[in-house]
Amino acid sequence: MDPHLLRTFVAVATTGSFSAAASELGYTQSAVSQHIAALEQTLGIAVLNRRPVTPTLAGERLLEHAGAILLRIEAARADVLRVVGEPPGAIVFAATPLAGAARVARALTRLRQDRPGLSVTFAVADRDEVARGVASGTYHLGLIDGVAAPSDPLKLPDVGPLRTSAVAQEKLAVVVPEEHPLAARRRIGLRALVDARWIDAPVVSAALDDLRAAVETDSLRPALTYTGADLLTLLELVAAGHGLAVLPVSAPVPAGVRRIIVDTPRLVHRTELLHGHLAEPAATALIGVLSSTSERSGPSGGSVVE
Amino acid sequence: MDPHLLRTFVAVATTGSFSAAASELGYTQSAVSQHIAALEQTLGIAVLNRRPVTPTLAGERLLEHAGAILLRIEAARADVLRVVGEPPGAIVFAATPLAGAARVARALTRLRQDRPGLSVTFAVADRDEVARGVASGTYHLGLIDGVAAPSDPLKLPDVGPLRTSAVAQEKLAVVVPEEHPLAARRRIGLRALVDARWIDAPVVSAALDDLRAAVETDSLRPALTYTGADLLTLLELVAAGHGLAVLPVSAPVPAGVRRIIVDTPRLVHRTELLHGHLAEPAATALIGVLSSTSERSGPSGGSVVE
DNA sequence: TCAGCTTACGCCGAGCGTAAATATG
DNA sequence: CATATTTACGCTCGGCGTAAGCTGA
Repeated sequence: MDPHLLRTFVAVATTGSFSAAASELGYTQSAVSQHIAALEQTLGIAVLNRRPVTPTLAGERLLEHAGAILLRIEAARADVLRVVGEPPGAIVFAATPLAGAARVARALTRLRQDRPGLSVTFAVADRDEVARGVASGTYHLGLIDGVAAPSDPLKLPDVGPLRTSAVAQEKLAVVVPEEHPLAARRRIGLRALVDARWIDAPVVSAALDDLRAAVETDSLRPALTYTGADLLTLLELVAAGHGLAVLPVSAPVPAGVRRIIVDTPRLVHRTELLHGHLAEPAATALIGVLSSTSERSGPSGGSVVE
Repeated sequence: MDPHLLRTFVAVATTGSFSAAASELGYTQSAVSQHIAALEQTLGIAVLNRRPVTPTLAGERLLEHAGAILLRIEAARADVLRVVGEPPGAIVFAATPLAGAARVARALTRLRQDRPGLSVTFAVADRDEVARGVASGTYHLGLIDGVAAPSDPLKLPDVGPLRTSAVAQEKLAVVVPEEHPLAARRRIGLRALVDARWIDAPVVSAALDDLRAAVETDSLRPALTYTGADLLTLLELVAAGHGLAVLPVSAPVPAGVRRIIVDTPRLVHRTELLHGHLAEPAATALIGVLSSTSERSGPSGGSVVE
């Protein structure tokens, strides 16, 4: 279970070819073959079928672990190296689409005033990607969003210990096309909508899975799934009547769709800041700026915006 | 970041000595020294202070990761080997003290009827220990308990993917000495007790941390902490007036203490069964027996006992 | 037949132990 | 000065590449 062997195994399993994995990793085909042979020998069980190259049952189980293990090792290295704390001239930043580009923009403005020379890179990615990136040191800071019970932390993928701090909590809103029969309503409970047509857009809206867990129902079946990262596209799909979606109330809503506040209790949109154990000075400053963007309320911080 | 080096590092850091770690691992002192040197060289930072041997700041960070990584690797191996599925003549079983020895006893009786030759080992451990043991294959099955919101899964240590299934949910009770002013009450809210004297016994009662999270208060300060695994000792401490504790209502209560049902909503005692991805036939049978011990109710299974 | 994985074999370096050197309290 | 870690050094074995062998579509 040498990490090198695991890395090779992952490469072979994902490419479906020993030779492709070899060139990807900078090995010869022979070395890759030996790696897999060694892995199978120590485990005492075959992990790959040959011709065509596919994972065996055992290999599928191993594949599920291997990525996590390699990531965990990367995260450990990044975490240890953070204590050296070289002050970066640049800061790399990632956020999920709904985590509030507006909030980030405001924070960066404040940060620029304090540290004029600082170069900032800003990336958008989905929640897992942000968490993985922050853990492994690719990003210095991450901003993620999701649906949870008030003051409950968001569920993160198993990526090792990360510091999180709540940045904001706000109510949820259902977005509906303006000709929708309910469009005139100001508030509604989610349970009243379990049989509506839904768009599942886990990247740019509340994932239906999260809503389902909160409503404790097995329905909320998606009529359409949108995996893209563009909020405007989702809103156009809603306007065109393809289904409803749930967003934080602060999300911008263009013409053609209406926003109905969700008054299901114990269900809020939450934004959290993710960072490593010891953040660099610039990051620390940014944490301060982001956190102070909204007033604190309650023991776990963050404000509730309606 | 070779796992061998990590293992050596953990041994040195925990024993506080190169030579002790060497004999523990079956290496020479020299090899251990070389391991640590290699680790520090690849990381580019010292992880141990010498004379006395203590982890540096970076070493403390590494230590936090190293155990988890090694455990994760063990868990992966165990998980892969489970697909071979040799039918064990013996089954090894672990449970937390409050997870219901009575329930286990009943299940084992049923199991014995089906499989007379089966040898069963039963161990008691705390929650983390059970989770770690099941993940790494030491135990085939684990039964854990804890406090959570109804139908919320228990929080597990980061130990890799484990299958869990709810076995039971029941209400909580505060146990108080019989001369306590509130002893005659049948029900009480936790908030009314935030300023009481508490005993924090995370192994054999609801951990105060869990209660605090649910009550959303920073108080509930422990007057006494009991880390032992013996429920009777805890109850004697309660009877002697050292403080209150929260238990599931089904816990046996001897003379000298009274039980007051906690009617704080959204707070239940939950018992879950833990097992690996593919359980062996015997384990599968036991899962069935344990799960059918109580009727199912609600989408996530398990019954609510008052 | 041939593309692609496996096996044979030789070389180099990693890693261990023995033993001498060194540092600390 | 005693105890404990580091360094020197030689040996063995693991792991990689080259090249030949094998096998299924």
